[in-house]
This record gives sequence, C-alpha cells and structure tokens, in this order.
Amino acid sequence: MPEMPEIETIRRSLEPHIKGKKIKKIDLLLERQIQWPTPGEFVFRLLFHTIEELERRGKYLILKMDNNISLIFHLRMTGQVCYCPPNTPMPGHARIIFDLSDGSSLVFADTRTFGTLYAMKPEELPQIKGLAELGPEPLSAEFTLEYLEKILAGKGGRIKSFLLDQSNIAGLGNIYVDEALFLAGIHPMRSPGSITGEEAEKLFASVNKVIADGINDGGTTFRDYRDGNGDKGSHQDNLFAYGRDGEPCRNCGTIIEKIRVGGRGTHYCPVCQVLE
DNA sequence: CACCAGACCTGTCCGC
DNA sequence: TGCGGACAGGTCTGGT
Repeated sequence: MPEMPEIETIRRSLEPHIKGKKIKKIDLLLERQIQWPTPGEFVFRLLFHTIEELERRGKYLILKMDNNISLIFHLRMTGQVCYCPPNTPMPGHARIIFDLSDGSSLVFADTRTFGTLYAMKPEELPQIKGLAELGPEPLSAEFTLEYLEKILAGKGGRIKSFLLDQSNIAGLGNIYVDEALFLAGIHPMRSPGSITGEEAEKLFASVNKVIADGINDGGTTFRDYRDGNGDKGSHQDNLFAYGRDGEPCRNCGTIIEKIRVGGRGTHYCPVCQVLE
C-alpha cells in the first residue's frame, strides 16, 4: 500500500486529531510487530506521554513524544494507522492500540503483519538502517537535477530497481516508479547509466510530479490503503501505467504491458517507453 | 557488485 | 463449490 504520498496523507490526516494528546493505555495485540525495544520497554517509554509532532521521512511515519522518544511506524504492504473517535468501531486486523487522553484511539492495523513499530531514543535512531540510509526526498531542496544526474552516472542494473532503492531517492514504491518512468518515456529495463541528460531532466520532473499528484489525490487505494480517517485516496483514477496492463495507453492507445523486473510487477507502454 | 530467490504473512482472485 | 497456485503497495538476508 503505502508509498510516500500515502504516508504523507496519513500524517496530515492524523495531525489535527492526535497532536497534543496523551497516551493513556497501550494494547499490544501482536507484540511481534514491535521491533525495538522490548514490548515492556516500548510501553514504558510511551505510556503517559504526549504526542508533540507528526513527521515523515520516506515511508516512515514518526510521532515525536514530549520525552524525546520517537514512535516510528513502517507500514510495509498492508499497515494502516487510523484515528478512531470515542465509541467508533476499530478497523479490522487491529494489532497495536493506543488509547488517548480524550477517549479516542490511535489504531495500528495490518492484515499481513509485515509492518514494524519502534520507540527510539535519539541516540538509537541510527539502528534503523532503512531510515538512517534514506536518500533525499522528492520535492525537497536536496533533491536536485544535479544530484539525480550524479547518482545515475555510470550505474548498471535497471532504472526500475534503481528508483525503488530508498538510499537513492526516498519514498518511491512500485506504483509511483512505474508512473514516473511512463511520464518520462523511459523503459523500466534501461540502465541508469544509459539515461541521457534530456531524459534525466524528464525523469527528475516526473518523479516530483507523480509524488505531488499522489499527495494531492490523497494517495492511491488499490485495496488496503486508507488515510488516518479510514478514507480512500483517489489517485488510482489518475494512473497511466500501474495496474493498467491490457488497457490502452492514455497517450498512444497501445495496450499497456506487464512484465517482471527485479521481482516486481512492472507496467509500461511498449511504444512510449522504448528499450534501445 | 548485480541479481535472484526466499522469507516474513494474509487475503483475494483466477483457472480447472 | 472447492482447491491449488499466483499475486499483492516493502524490505531484508543469503546465495550465486
């Protein structure tokens, strides 16, 4: 489910509901999803503390507590973080429940249970390698055309896998990578080092555009994804490539194809995205 | 280093 | 209807 636009939508939708509220009870229905520290210490670090800030880095959602602890969620494939007002039903597959000071709850739900939670002291943050080694964010000052050209230069492998690598650029996942490559007119099997200057410019603009559009649409809901209010996104209605195999290209009418690249389902237009 | 398969889990869909 | 297999938005590990 959740790539950067989905996590950012969750962050924004949760903020007005939970910022400034205190955690008064924690139910660990599935302890195994707590990665750090031990379940007992996890509860001890968070209980009776107040959520001060909601942040996001790549696909990580980070709640900053008043005692300097960071409550960190990674939703993997099917995780959800949902705000439940008092006396409203929980989402299905609730795994960790934080009861808040006003009778509402913050519920972590996850069908496939791949998601991970952490309660980290500042000096422990480097332990989360995936977080510590994230590349720059699309739409940020650090993500520039010069940076993109520099990391593409001379690289082998496939551009699709390259864009999925979070240490290159933070936040892209399978949907938005397929979309960015479509908009840039680049075949997913091309090597990063073969991307021309003109193509790099298009790719740079496309990465920023698909992320911005995804956020503006409140994320992409194929099946599980919901925002912090339990609502679906609408970006699935504005896709060009992902999930459109067998359907006509919205540019040229050619049937969109689906192949496997780096083990991931990959959708592209064989006419708009040629492999030379 | 590139690249793959497998692992972690559950649910859904498709073909027989 | 039932069953088996493939597949799903992510990442990590281990092998070649």
